[in-house]
Amino acid sequence: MKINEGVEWAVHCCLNLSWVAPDRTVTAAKLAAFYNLPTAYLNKQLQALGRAGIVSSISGPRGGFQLARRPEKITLMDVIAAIEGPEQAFRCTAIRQRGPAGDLDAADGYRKPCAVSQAMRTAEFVWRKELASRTVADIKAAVERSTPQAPARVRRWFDNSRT
Amino acid sequence: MKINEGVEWAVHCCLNLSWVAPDRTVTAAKLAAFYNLPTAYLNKQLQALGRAGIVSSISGPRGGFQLARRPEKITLMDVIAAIEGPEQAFRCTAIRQRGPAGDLDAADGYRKPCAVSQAMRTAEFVWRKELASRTVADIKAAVERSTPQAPARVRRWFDNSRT
DNA sequence: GAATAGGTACTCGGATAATGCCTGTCCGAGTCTAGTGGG
DNA sequence: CCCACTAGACTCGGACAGGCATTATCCGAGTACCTATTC
Repeated sequence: MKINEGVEWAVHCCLNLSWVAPDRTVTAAKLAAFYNLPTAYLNKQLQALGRAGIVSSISGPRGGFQLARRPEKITLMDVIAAIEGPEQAFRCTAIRQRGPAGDLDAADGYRKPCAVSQAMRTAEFVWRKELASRTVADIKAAVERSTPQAPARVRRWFDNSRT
Repeated sequence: MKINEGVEWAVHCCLNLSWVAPDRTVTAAKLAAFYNLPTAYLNKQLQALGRAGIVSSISGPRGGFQLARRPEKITLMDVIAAIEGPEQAFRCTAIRQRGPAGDLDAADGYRKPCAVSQAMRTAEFVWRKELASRTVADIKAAVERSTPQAPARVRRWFDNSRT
């Protein structure tokens, strides 16, 4: 059980995009250089964010990525769903129905839900709900509170790095 | 992000062990046959449960596994921790501190916690808490409520399968 | 001098390898049982 | 008849391969910009 590290990258990229001018585009290369990340792989993650409608991309010179919505409208759950895909972490393989034990279930036509699966899904649901309640704007505000100079610094770095 | 399917197997095995006589041992082969699972691999998961103190194992003829504590004392979190290991699902790789961006953090001696990591950990914590509040006994009760004949049937099957 | 056409450089986008973890399997160590021989 | 010993079989336990998802990389499609040429 491990969350793709692309999720961490994606959230940080959303933050950085929220600090540069809203209409400015930032290339994947710049975003990667900021954290010493592999450019092409980060680009892949940004593509996923694009497909999810979190960022919009522009090709060609002066192209790059920018947030497609306001940070208040981007939840951590959105980002995770974009990177990780729609699958649940816990996948019920219905082992109840395999082997001799299955007869009991078969008699019921598999109507009864699996209590194990239910409990796991409930737990996963509270996790998702918590993540859905946190927006990029919340994280942004938290960072600005603990490190007030961060936004200006990030903005300056991305401005200066433009040759 | 995917939970090892051994977790599902382990919980079902704990349930079955809770239904046979408390002092009876059940071999990994029997538990595997009940769901048509690969015996050796299930054995591996049961070993993990053993190391975590959830089941106890006895070698040799008439050996096998049995619950090491009462079902009320075994939470789903215990089982998951036993199978998945102690690692968190979200692992902060501290990308903040890598590359040019790191200078800002370095100036602070990395004192400020990463807001992204904090949010992810909070979400994971509610997940863990939910799982820690569900015991095997709870699942057991839920199954017995929806399928009252299950316990007797399981018990009978494991008794009969003893040649 | 202005406009246009062509070339060039730059960026995203998806297709293509390499790596690591999860899944699956195997054989050895230990232990209980049962049978056998002796007292 | 009872006991001790030995051989056997059975089970867990950890060490050893295979498959798939994640990680990483590369090259092509498309676009904007710049330049040179022409009116």
